[in-house]
Amino acid sequence: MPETTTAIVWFRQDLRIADNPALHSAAACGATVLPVFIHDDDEAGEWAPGSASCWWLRKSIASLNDSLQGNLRIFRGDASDIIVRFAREVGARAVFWNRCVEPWRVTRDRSIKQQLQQAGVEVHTFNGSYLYDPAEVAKPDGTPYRVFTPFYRRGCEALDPRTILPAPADLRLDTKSRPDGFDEKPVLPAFPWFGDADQGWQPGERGAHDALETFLDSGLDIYTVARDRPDLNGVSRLSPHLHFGEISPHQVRAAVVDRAGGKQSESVDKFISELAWREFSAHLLYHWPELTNDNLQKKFDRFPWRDNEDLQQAWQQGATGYPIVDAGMRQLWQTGWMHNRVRMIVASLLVKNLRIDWRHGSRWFWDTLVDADLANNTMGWQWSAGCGADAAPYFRIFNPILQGERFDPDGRYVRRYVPELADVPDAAIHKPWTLGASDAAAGGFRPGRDYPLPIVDLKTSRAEALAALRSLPAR
DNA sequence: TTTTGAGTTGTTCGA
DNA sequence: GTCGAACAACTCAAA
Repeated sequence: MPETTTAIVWFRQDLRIADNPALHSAAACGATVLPVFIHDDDEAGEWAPGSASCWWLRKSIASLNDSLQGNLRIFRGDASDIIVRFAREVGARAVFWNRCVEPWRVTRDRSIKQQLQQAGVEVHTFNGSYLYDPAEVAKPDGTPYRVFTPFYRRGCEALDPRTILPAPADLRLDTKSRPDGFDEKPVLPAFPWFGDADQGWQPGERGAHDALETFLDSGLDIYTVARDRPDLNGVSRLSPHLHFGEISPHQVRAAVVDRAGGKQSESVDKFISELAWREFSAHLLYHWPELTNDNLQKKFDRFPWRDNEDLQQAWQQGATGYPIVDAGMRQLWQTGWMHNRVRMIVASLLVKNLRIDWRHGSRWFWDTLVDADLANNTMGWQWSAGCGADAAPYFRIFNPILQGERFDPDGRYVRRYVPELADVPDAAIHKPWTLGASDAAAGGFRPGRDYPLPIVDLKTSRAEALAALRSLPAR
């Protein structure tokens, strides 16, 4: 391209400078780079980002704008309209972006690409968010995988991940083009429900790399065991950073492998397979875009879900009477995040014991998680409900008492988020309703008054769930 | 081509 | 206390 050409780089879920294929290629072709972000919520329909995501996004955008010396053009509105109009106004030669997997974006981006090309503008798109392109991994017969292990072993490990790209050294930014007539208002969270500072979150590329370093230093070695312990710092907490693309999975994997120094390590293998689960989710959503709302296994269309507002609300508010569940739901509400082990426990209670439709659960998580990711969230809920790909055996129903005792043995996690149980002795921390009158009187704690009694009986609800699952037709 | 065995995260029951 | 069996049906890959 000649000296004077301008290339638009459209940032979406790749809010980073380093290892960003779209940005890298735009810079490499010698064009002046015009970075753009569009708040395009209106096009997302029912999957517009929730409050927690908006909170994170605003901070991440600010961080990216800093990295671009304040040159990020931030618009609000219909992306199809804005990108095409903007490209024409600034006389852009090309538009670069990294692809996403949300169905509404896939459809929309395809149409934008067409419009741009018709207007004589080049379009260059890249896989920036996944180790492997979700569209490219396939079984030998060309069809997509539905089981994780072969997807991972055959589909992914057979491919080479691309090389990591440095931040463009010679990035020439367009500092002038600021056309009128565009809405530049940022999107504010509909409901700003948690404090900024106290959760230790640091949205943005810098924060992502800090989180990775912290994990490499103090979490990786013990990952195999500690990853299941919500009372310990055993997980990376990289999920929101990965979702918004503040760091790429390539960077994360390379750093982890590098830290292991070539040594065989169970923890490293385990962690990388977790990254592969993220890949699997994207693969599934890409190939089955209806998955956000429809059961992958059609026989579940006839599952006898129950509608019960009161039970659903008790679950949302962390008032089920099962301490590990309530701690998780309150952690979610207070911090915008929940430990993975606890996500499975709360999901199991909702879909199996309360027998409430998984879509109510995925919807709540969508609105409250800072790492809300359409692919991961959908896959996780379908997996928990047993209606998804490579589903859990139908009889795998978590017992929140056993899970609590196994993974939060001292009740430290429970006490942190359910403070009214602070003085309950360890032996009863996961089943406070068993406290007798004398035990309870000792701490002044009374089950049913200071903390809810269980809203559902585990034994009978489990039996009912098993019966309901058995009643489903074979296909 | 057909058959066989394994598949992220569990619980309960009875010996 | 521990231990093994049972709790489906389907997908995928290897034999």
